[in-house]
This record gives sequence, structure tokens and C-alpha cells, in this order.
Amino acid sequence: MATRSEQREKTRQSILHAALTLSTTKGLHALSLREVTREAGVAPATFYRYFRDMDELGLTLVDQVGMKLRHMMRQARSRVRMEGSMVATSIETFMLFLDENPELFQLLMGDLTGGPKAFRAAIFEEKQRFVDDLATDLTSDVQTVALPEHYPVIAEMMINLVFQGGIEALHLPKKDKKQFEQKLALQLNLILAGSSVFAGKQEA
Amino acid sequence: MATRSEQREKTRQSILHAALTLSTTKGLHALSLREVTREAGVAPATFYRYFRDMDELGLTLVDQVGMKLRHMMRQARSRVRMEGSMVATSIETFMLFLDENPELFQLLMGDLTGGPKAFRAAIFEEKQRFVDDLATDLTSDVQTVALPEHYPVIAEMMINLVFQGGIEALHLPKKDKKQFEQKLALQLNLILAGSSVFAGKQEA
DNA sequence: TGTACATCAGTGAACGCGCGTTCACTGATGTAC
DNA sequence: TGTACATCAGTGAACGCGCGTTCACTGATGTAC
Repeated sequence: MATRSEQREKTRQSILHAALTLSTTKGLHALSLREVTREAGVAPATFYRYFRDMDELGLTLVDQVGMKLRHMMRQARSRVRMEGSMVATSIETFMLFLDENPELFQLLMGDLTGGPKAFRAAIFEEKQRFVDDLATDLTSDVQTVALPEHYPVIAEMMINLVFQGGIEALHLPKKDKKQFEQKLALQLNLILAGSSVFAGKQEA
Repeated sequence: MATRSEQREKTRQSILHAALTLSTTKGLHALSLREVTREAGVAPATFYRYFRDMDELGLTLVDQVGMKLRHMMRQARSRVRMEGSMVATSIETFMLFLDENPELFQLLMGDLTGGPKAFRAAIFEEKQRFVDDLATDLTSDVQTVALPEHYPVIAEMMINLVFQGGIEALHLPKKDKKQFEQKLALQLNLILAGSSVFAGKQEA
């Protein structure tokens, strides 16, 4: 039995999990080392067996969360090829993720605008990966019509609007969520309509 | 001479100014009371002659900054009626403000996603005022064509994209700003094109 | 104008607190023979 | 399998530090007569 390394991994996860839980209410950058270890049920000194400092913990979490969310979105979009429109399916998936993992999304976005520089940069990169993924998918989507050089811009708009909207949706009562979803869908469809105009489908 | 009240106001302003300066690098929520009073050149205890706590200071600043930025944007848009397009003029004004008062914008946005609840709510309201202003202006703009019920949505999209973009632009080298400005203009024009499609100008 | 008193902006010292970090340690797990 | 030793995850105590907040105070400004 690899009991030693199993235990080690278990402790590491309990620290990460504690930080994730606490970050929901206070934001990643506002957590103290002692707070996290207290929640994790280990001594403060134990922290240093796993991370250099709180920044390293934070960046690890941002990485983890970004990967998980991107994985979900990719799966959702590959389903699109069989089912409905990309906009509807993507939004549906995103809202599902938001419902099930509010703390993950909050963590990802919490320090985007106000956190320490290192966090901001890491989160920005994470966001950029979403943009790149979406741009690729839009390019190969037969329903989407746009000038080739517009795809990255359209993808960026969509991600910005969905993420920004997501933060607001987090604090929304459940009954308003459907309405929010519709607004978001309208926003994305406005963009798609605009892009097709520029592509010359609608005019000149 | 109202020397006493003059001095009082001067001290109050020096505290506000110190907080504004420091918030640029660390974010409003990360400032300590002692840090601010140190920068302002007064004793920590003096702080309590002017504000109940740091939250009150923060909300005061958010208010001040929001008013100033909105004032600028309103003036700029009233100029539109004589000159060029709303998109071009608004973006120009916004970028000018960003260049001249980066710390004001940073303060406004810094706690939008990750700050304490009270800050987030205040900043969100501030943002909503921009959206309302813009929706009104768009409605009366002859160049803008959209379904009546779409104006608020369009305005919200634009503000979200411009603000989100603004944060990224803050950390951009000067040479990339022009390119960023063009991207932003394209984004807003895509939205306007899309809205006119929905209004039935281009199709149906 | 001059004097006696009231106001109040600003202070310095003190408090208890939670913080990040260090260090020598303990004792269970793993390894060599 | 049994024994002697090595490894190392986790700890408890201690440190110095900056923090928010309080309080009785000082002394300049303002007011009444």
C-alpha cells in the first residue's frame, strides 16, 4: 500500500478544497494562510510542505478550475454538431455549470479585475483559452457566417459578455435566471446577426 | 475667514486622495486604514473624525469617481449631435479618460468582481447608470436603428464590453492602444449592425 | 480692542489580535538486511 | 518474519509585525462680552 503518498495527496487536496470553499465568500486574494489551514484541519506549518505561499496555491486553483470549465464547454460544443444551435447549447451548458459550481466560477472571476497582478494575468490567460476555443468552433460552425478575421473578435465579445453576465447571475434569485438566460441569448444572436451583415450576406 | 472648516475639508480631501492613489496598485479593498493615513500624513486616529470605517471611505470614492466619469461621457455624447458617429466619439472620449485618469477607472472596476459585497453592489449600480444613460442616448440617435425593447440590452452589451476592455487596456503598452481602440469600435459596430437586422432594416 | 471661555481638529500611546514564518520535534510509514 | 535504521508528513510553540480601535490630551481657532 502506498499509504504515505496517499495520505500526502489527501492532505494536499484538503488544503486546496478548503481554499476553494473559503474563496467563495471572500475572494481568493483575501484568504489568509491560517484561515485555510484551519478550515483544512491541519497546522499552519503544514501548509509549507505543499505550497511556497498563498500565491502558489491561488495559481494552482485558477489552473484547476479553468481546466474543468473548459472541459465542460468543449464537450457541450461537440454535442452541438448533432443537436441545436451553438448559442443555445453553449449558454445552457454554461448556466448548468454556474448552477452546479458557483464557487468555481466565482474563484475564476473574483480576481480578474482587482486581484494581485499575478492572479489577474493567470485568469486573463485562462479567459483567452476560452476565446481561442470558441473562435475555432465558430469558424467550423456552418450556421455562423462572418468574415474570417472577425471570428476572434466575435469570440472575445461572446466570452466577455457571458463571463461578465455570469458574475451578475451568481447573485440572482433562481426565478430571474431564465430571463437572464434569454437576455444573454439575445446578446449573442445580435452579434451573430451583425457579423453576417459584415460578411455581406445581408447587404452589398 | 472660515479657516477651521477650510482646514477640515483639506484634511478630508487628503485622506480621499491618499486612498485613491494607493488603490491603483492594490485595489480598494486591500487598503489598510493605517496605510491611508500614513500616505495622507495624518495620525491613524484622525481617520475617525471623517469616516466610520474603510467601507464608508470606499463607497464615497466609488460615488465620486462614477460621477466624474459619467459627467465626461455625457458631455462627449452631447457633442455627437454636431460631429461624427456615436461609437467613434464615445470610444474616443472613453480612451481619453482612461489615459488621463487610469487610477479612477481602476478604482471603479477593481472591486466589481471580487470585492466585498457592499462595494460590488455600489459599483454595479454605478455601471447601471452608465447603461441607462447610453440607452437613452441611443434611442434618440438617428443613426441607430433597433427594436425599442432592444435598446437597453444593446446599451448593456456596449458598456460591458467597453468596461471590460478598459481594464485590459490599462495594462497595455501605448503602441497597442490604437489597435485596441479599433477592435472596440468593430465590436460596437457589429452590435449596431445586428440590432438593425433585428429591426427589419436589412431583412424580412 | 482685550479677555475669558468653548469648541474641536488632530494626536500619541496603548491595547489585544490574527497574521506569516521558523524550527526543533514526534511518531508513523517505509526500507534494508 | 523480525530488527535496526531512514524518511518525512505533520506539529506546537514562539517570534516579530502591522493592523483597527480607544482614549485622554493639546493647542489653535472661534465666540461672547
